This record gives sequence, C-alpha cells and structure tokens, in this order.
Amino acid sequence: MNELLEALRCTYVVADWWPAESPYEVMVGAVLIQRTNWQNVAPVIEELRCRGLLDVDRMAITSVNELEAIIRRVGFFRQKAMRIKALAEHLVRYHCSDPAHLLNQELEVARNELMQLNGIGQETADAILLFAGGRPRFVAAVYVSRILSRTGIFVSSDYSEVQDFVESWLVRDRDVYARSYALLVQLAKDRCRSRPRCQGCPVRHLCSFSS
DNA sequence: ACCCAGGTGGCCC
DNA sequence: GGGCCACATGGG
Repeated sequence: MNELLEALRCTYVVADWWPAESPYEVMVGAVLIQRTNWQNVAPVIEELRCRGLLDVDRMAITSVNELEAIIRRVGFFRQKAMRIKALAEHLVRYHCSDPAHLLNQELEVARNELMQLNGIGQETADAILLFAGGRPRFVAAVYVSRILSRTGIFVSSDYSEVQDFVESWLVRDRDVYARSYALLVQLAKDRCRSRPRCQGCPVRHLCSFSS
C-alpha cells in the first residue's frame, strides 16, 4: 500500500482536485456530481454562481422548478434540484445558513447529520467533510476500491471496510487524505480510459489489470 | 446502439 | 442484508 502511494506521489501532481470558491459550493457540487462527470457539472455551477444561487439563503428560497431548469444538464435533475434545495433549507434552519456550523461539529455528528439528508450517502458525506469541511475522512469511492482490489492490496466491496483500510495506512491529515484520494482516482481513470498508458504505469509491477 | 460518468434510495426476496 | 432498479443527461 505504501509502495502504491509512493509510486503515485512520484507520478501525478493533482492540484485543485475539487475546485470551488466556498464550502457551500463544494456541498452543492457534491450532490450534482453524482453519477455524472465534472464536465457536465462545471457549467451548471457557473450558472448558479451567475444567478447568485451559490448562497445558502438564496438557494433556500428558490423554487424547485427554477433549480430544475438550471441544473438540467447534470442528469437526475428532478431529484438533485429537490436535494440541493432541501440541503440549503436545512442549513438555514439549523445552522444559521453557515455550512461551517454543521461541518465543524464533532466528526461523527457532522457525518451522521449529513447522511440524514436526502441524496447524501456515505461517499457524498465524506466528500463534503473532506473537501468542504477540511475534515479527515477518506473518500472510499468505487475507483479506490477498484484499484485496491485489482492490485490485490485489499479486496472488499464494503465502503467502510475500504475506508478503514486506507485510513489505517495514512497519516490522519486532511491534505494527505485529499491528495491520496485524488491520486488513486486519477490512476483509475487513466487506466480505464487509455490502455496505452498501462505500459508506463507507475505501479505497473503492482497491477494486473486484465480488464 | 450501446456504455460510462467523482451515488443514493427504495423495493424485493 | 445483499441484489436489482429508477433516477436523466451528455459524451465517446
């Protein structure tokens, strides 16, 4: 595992994995990105920004219909419109419209609260905690478990198990978590998409990708 | 005409 | 408690 991370560190420089100007922007993006790609999400985020909707109070009083129209191109727009609105309403109601007020609570408390919200499961909750809150929670995305299982480093399809495993190998630090996550996902994407790169794969000797 | 993309929730057995 | 399925759009 250390060998894998070491090799990755030497190969990739992942700057700005989650580009955003505010924690709230990360939270909204975390819901919008589900089952889609950043290419679809980025312009939608910009549109929300132009309309002044990357603001908790504004978002909370915007109609679902209007939100649906704006975010349509991210897919799942009806659910996601409801969800980002409900998220905003929750922040207004219980956290003085301040994401930090939610995110800075004790880690498990904040995580459980996030997961109570519709559309926020384990992975999204952890992504929000890490990238919006700067809290030490490793995001055990499918890409990560895929890399670990295909390298034979750790085989499990259970989210918490994979998360615990990776966290046990890393210094409990938000930047370490964020960086390692970005590196692993980047590797997974490279390998899935452009086969030729496999020859120059930094962890070639660790990998046995046959598919 | 497929398949994938930085998931979640609900229903079924 | 694991295994499907809907959710919807854009790009290869």
